[in-house]
Amino acid sequence: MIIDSSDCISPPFFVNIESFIITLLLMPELPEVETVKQGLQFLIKTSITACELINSQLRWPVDPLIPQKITQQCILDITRRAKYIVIKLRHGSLIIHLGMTGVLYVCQSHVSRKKHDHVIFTLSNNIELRYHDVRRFGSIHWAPHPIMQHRLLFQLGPEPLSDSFNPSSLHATLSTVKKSIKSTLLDQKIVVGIGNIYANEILFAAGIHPCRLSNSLRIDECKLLVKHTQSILTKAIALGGTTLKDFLNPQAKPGYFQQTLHVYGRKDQPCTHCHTNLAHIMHGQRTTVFCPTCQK
DNA sequence: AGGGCCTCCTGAGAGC
DNA sequence: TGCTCTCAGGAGGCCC
Repeated sequence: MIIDSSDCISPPFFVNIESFIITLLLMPELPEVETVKQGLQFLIKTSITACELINSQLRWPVDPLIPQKITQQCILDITRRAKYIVIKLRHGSLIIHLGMTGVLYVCQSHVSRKKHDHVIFTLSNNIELRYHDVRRFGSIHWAPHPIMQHRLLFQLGPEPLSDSFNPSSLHATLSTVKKSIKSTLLDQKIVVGIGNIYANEILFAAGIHPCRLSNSLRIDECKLLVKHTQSILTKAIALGGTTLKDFLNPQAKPGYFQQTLHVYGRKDQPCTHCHTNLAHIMHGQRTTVFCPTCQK
């Protein structure tokens, strides 16, 4: 099903909703959430005139009072913290996590609703912001100011692209952690925004074996981790995230990830560097792919 | 206290 | 062709 682009508001979103949904079967990580946030900036200063909960059974039940709380409020700002999109209103904020398959898309009100559209925010100018999520791993919360005190945001670690994420602080943090570095990179209390795909790629780029205990990493290895974390995420953001780039190209041309993934999704295939077959193991029910030769 | 496993969910793809 | 099973993963919560 193709939504006529004349129905849709502002690129880069919403040209072909079918493609958007399919490509977002890759989970949104920090670059994708950042790209969504940037794409929604044009909604700032618009008002929410209504909110409909079609299916409030997301990862957590959506507060049934949210429609009442947000209606007639103006969107003051749209920001990101970790993988959360924060829509700031006058008397509080909406905190939205896209989970694995969550999508925020904007269209005109008359556009027919899709299966798995769970929450509809009607805005002024006859447009709607819709939360669409096939697997319903995402969540939507209401938080009064100051929102950083909210339980979901309170314990989060540093943003990976900020100055607070640096080799010395990372080394100090890791020295207290006994679990594997792969699990640690996924721990949002250590550093935010990294999911399974980027964790695999970062460890490969840094030449660090995913099973290494976090507290065994030397300062020079922490420097490599910080360097490659920042370069990979920065590159992904510059390219518009993984899946949104794909979305702009419904002709199924490979997007950022298909072009640049070195290990994720390539188990048993040759290493792009040394040609050794890539190995894979499970870490907490998540697939970890690595090169047994390049990663020590 | 810290680490690791379980759980929620749906659709794609493989196997029969 | 159609049914069944497996797999994918974010992150809170529970168990050891």
